[in-house]
Amino acid sequence: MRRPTIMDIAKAAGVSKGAVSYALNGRPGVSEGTRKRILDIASDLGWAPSNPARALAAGGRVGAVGLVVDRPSRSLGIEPFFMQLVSGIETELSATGVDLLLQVTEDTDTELAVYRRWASERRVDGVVMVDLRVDDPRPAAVRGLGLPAVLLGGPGGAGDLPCLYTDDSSSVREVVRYLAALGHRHVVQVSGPEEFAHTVDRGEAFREAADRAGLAGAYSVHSDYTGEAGARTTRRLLAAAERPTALVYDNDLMAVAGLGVAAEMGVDVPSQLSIVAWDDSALCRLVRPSLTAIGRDVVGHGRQVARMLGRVLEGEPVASQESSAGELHPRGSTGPLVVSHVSAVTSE
Amino acid sequence: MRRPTIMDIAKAAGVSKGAVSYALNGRPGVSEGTRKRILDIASDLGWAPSNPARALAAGGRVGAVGLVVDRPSRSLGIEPFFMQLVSGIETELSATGVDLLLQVTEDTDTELAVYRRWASERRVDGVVMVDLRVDDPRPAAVRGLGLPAVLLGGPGGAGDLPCLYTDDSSSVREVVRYLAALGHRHVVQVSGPEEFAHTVDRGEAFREAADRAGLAGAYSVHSDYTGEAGARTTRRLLAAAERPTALVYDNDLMAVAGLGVAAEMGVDVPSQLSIVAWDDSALCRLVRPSLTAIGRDVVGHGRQVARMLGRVLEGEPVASQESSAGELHPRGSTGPLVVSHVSAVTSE
DNA sequence: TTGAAAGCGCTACCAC
DNA sequence: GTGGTAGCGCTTTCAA
Repeated sequence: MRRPTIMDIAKAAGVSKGAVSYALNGRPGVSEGTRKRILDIASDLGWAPSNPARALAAGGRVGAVGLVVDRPSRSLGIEPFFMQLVSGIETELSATGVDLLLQVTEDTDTELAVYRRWASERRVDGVVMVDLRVDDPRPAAVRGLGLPAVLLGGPGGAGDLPCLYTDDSSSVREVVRYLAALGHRHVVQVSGPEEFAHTVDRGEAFREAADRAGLAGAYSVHSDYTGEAGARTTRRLLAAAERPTALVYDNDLMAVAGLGVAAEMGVDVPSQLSIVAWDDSALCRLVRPSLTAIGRDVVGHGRQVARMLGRVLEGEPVASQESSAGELHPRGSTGPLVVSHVSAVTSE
Repeated sequence: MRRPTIMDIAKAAGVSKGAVSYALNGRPGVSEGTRKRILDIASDLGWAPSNPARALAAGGRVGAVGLVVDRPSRSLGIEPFFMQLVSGIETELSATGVDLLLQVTEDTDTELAVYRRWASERRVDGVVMVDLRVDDPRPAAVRGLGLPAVLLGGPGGAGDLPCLYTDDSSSVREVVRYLAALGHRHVVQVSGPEEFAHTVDRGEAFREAADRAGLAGAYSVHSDYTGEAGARTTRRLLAAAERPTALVYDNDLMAVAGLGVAAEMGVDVPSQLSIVAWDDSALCRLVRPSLTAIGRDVVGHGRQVARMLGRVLEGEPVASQESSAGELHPRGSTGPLVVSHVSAVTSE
């Protein structure tokens, strides 16, 4: 039992292939009567368009977009960000019957190779890119490949790619002011790898905000988003002579790790140490104390970026858009600084 | 500048399209000399096969497989399992230039609709299925669609699908014996939704093992894998008159939530309560105390299941395979039961 | 409004 | 070995 083709429908309806194609695609060229008849027959036959055939025919789309995730696989599994993003992107795509190709890579070169393959083999109509880096070669590369793309991030360094970006600096300022108001002077930012553009942005915003708030003991250290590195970094910071009283992490994973290290070292949170996480996820609400975090609507961002890509594929001019800044959700991990450093009474 | 086609190569080489096709696909029909010449020209021209064309031509593959993930989106984002699985599947697929289509759905009906669409529109060559349920309609559905598939789970209830399955009962027994040896009598299993086949399996294995170990106060309660539900369930259990002394969770997310609830209720882990998580992920090592967990090689499972699907697509007969059982990683969340229920000295 | 026919890029079959 | 050629299922142009 072969899959029915438009030819089968044409025969059954006693019309030509062309007429069927017009009817099925809702475009002018057939009368309403014939259209309805054709549609009925198509549904009777259980017809569905062959995607390869559609893609092959003059200028057809392949009906798929790609997303490459380039992060160390250790942190990937646990990083809530991506699945949420994927979920959002798909919500939007599924409405138009477009599929999502997901690829996980180890480094930027491999990522570029994937784009090259997708473009040359005509696997996707366009891609969504994330995690813009300093001197990122990808905007130029996809441009060179003629591969339509939108970027979640930027807009600096994105070339002429349409971006969906957030102004993190206002969130950073909010956090710094909040911590300063709680009495913290010695605030340290545990940021992501310095090659990420948003890390650089947040770092600058942090220094600026700290200066403005008069926090002399504020500085940033780089880590790599994984729990292990977050733990290591935290251990070093808490073992220093001048122990920070507040830590701001660039993602929730490192923050959770930091919380664990604080517990392990007998540093009470929040009385001796306040912790702020960047990405807010269920994780932040699960641990104790729950983590104060800056939340973004990742699913919403996924939806919006998918919508932008959709418009790019339609050939419409798409301008970069700024999305709302992350919101601070104060929870149990932040509190007023307790001046005297009484060592915690551990329960033994 | 058009993409080069085999016709361009044929002209440049002064041969026919057919010859080029043979040469490019490494099959007999051309002499070694011409083959080499054709290959060189193809690479000079930067030729790459058009996937839609390949798929459309007689019996061609579309070179993509699908994975549908059907879980509440709240837990999804944070559930390390899937990204690891995806990562493993892709490692294997990328070697053969096959892409992965990922779709997140809300319920089984939507999942079935996705398979139907993928099959009828020829979007994928086959699918990987996970999370087998009791009376799962999917094996029969994909069979009816003629959609090649392999299942991670089963083999009971999988019909004639090739499965990659684990015998969880031995792991369950190991955990129960371990907890019993630590002096625990009142052990409760916080399992996933009862519609999942592996939940049923583990539940039975748990009861059996508990009986054999003489644990009178052992029983199971159902939860739904999300952190929220895990927390709620734990709260209820710890508030009961007969408080359990050990909890075994069906995934790491609920276990972390349970750990948080214990802290919140002043129940010390592990002196008053031992906690075991099922899926071992970085998360288990991040929290304090770190979680004793049963770890599986999820990435490895992904690779293997992808390999099995590959063989199915080759038309080879593929038998179900049993993968190694999960291993127990004892960490800080489990310990000997401290008999007297001294309420914890909280650090205040 | 309708029908016929020409590709899209590739594979596979046929004769040569 | 090799070179023509007929599709795969669809879209689209061009006549009728």
